[in-house]
Amino acid sequence: MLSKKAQYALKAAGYLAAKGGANPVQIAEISEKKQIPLKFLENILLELKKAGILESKKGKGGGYYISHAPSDISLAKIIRTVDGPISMLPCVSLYFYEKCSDCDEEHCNINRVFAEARDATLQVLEHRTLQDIM
Amino acid sequence: MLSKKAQYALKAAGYLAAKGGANPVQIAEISEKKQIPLKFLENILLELKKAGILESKKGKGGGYYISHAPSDISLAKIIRTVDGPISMLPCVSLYFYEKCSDCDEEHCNINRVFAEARDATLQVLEHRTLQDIM
DNA sequence: TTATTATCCTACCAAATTAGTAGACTAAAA
DNA sequence: TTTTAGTCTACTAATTTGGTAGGATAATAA
Repeated sequence: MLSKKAQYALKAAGYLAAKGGANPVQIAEISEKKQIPLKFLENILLELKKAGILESKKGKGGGYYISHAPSDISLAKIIRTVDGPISMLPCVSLYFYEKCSDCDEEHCNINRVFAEARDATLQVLEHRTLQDIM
Repeated sequence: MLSKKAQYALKAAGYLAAKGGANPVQIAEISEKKQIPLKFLENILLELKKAGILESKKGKGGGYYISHAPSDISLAKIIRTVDGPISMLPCVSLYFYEKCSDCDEEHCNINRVFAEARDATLQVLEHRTLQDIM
């Protein structure tokens, strides 16, 4: 399951996408409209910014806005940024790979099946973008 | 990500499947061969039994064995038994559905995308069985 | 230049979950 | 009736999750 953090991230990013390009929206507005705890949302948006998904402007008239066209920001990227791996096993993760302790990956069938599952999931999440959830 | 518990469950069930039908295998043997902490494995196998995936025999010559043909036990069922939902959001879960607080499911696009992701994942995990990981 | 606005950043905290352990109990064989 | 092997309840330590607090910093406007 996605963490609350990831769910909030998707909602917030979707909201910003709907608001259009370089049009700064304040954290407070997103928090209120999307019912996300303000201080928690601060952390989340900052993370999304550091990942290059959002940009921000400080001071009066400032806020957050998306850095690319909505159709260029995949849901997979947002999820990875806040939750880490999408795969169900570390040893089949593309971005967060970790070797499993005692299995030979060449011959491990569990491995193989979960690589299939990963591909199936990513087929959706890499191609669905903010465009699809605005 | 799958919990350690789910990973252990898959390994143990795969081992039992490889051992064939009504052929009781002791917890200790599985624990040793698959490198799973004994007492933890006890709990896991008991859960799998209660879910109808395994059967057991007590006393000398006892142990655990799979209750159906390996090809009749899907990986999805094992995962759900020990980890709960496979979906990424409660509101698209088939077996552990929970309404989301403030989203209208008829019109929620996030919802719709994650139902797609769920279907893609399940397409693999419902059709892949112990047969595939023995 | 100084007040105001709004993001940035570090650190903390409580509750829940995860990963496992302990130990007594029960049923089946030998 | 002893041994064997699963059953069951309860506990615990470590980690993760879901937040909060409060000051620092940067941009704008009076």
